[in-house]
Amino acid sequence: MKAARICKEIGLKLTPQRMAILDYLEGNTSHPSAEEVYAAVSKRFPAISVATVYNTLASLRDRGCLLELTIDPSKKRYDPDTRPHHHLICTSCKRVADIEFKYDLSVPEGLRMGYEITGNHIEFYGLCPECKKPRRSGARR
Amino acid sequence: MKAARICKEIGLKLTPQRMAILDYLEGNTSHPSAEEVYAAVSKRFPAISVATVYNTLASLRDRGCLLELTIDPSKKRYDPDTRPHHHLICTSCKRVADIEFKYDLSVPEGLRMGYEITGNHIEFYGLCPECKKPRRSGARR
DNA sequence: CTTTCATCTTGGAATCATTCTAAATTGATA
DNA sequence: TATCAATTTAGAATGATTCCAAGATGAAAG
Repeated sequence: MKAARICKEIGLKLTPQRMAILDYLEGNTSHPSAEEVYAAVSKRFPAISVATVYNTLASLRDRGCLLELTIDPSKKRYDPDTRPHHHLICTSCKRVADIEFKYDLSVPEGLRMGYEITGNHIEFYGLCPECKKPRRSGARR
Repeated sequence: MKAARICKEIGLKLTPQRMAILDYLEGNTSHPSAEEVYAAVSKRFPAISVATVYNTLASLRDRGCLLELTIDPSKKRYDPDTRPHHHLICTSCKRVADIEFKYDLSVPEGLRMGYEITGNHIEFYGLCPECKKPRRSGARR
């Protein structure tokens, strides 16, 4: 879906900053952090401020157009693919991959402790191809 | 298991501060944050510093005696129950409950992207009994 | 094509959780 | 009882994120 249309449909003003952020996000499977979105968008749009990036990401998240992942302990990661799916994080370099597979995650009535369950998400932990190789660590933080 | 024995077995010095922290953690199912551990332990041990709480939690986590949960977006939460299990968080008040149930979470070979998978954890989202009731919000942050 | 105004953007300050530091203290072993 | 690595501590430092107040600007209305 085009950036312009997304904004219009969810009632957001179409500003050049948002266009740039949405363009960067569209189809992006790197699960970037806010800082990474800022770094990437700054190249095309040098005047943009970090606050705008945070604001826009929050607006998109609030309207269900962007997933905010908590899988990385040190920062939030974003995923423009809002279809239900799961994630796999490399515990060494923090690279995140999508796991598009259906699991039966129903919780037996007796274990719900009175909660109403509204969603779920699986975090898989592992080592990416790069980090599996000894020496040459790909750790990025 | 008694605090004293835990320390000895994992090669940690037995200090009064650690005793207090381990005592508070033992059997605790509230999934406290570091700040909450500090607040609770401070009552019994007023002189303890936050740094010690963070240090001790990290030591226990590193030795596999404590799980560090990333399910709460704003802070890390800790769980002294290290048996594999999952969690359910109330998206309103952030209360966390344990879900002790086995799920088949095997990832089809073709979807592993070359990663070696070492673990998993399911985050369930929902509303706790308190927050389901209208009005009187139990939000704690 | 102007006016209008709620929505946006912005730089910088502020906040929050967490980590780091360097010095003083102290379990635990010899 | 001496010794020393492991600990504790207060406070500074860091990193991510949020807040703020003021100026700018899409877009609906006329």
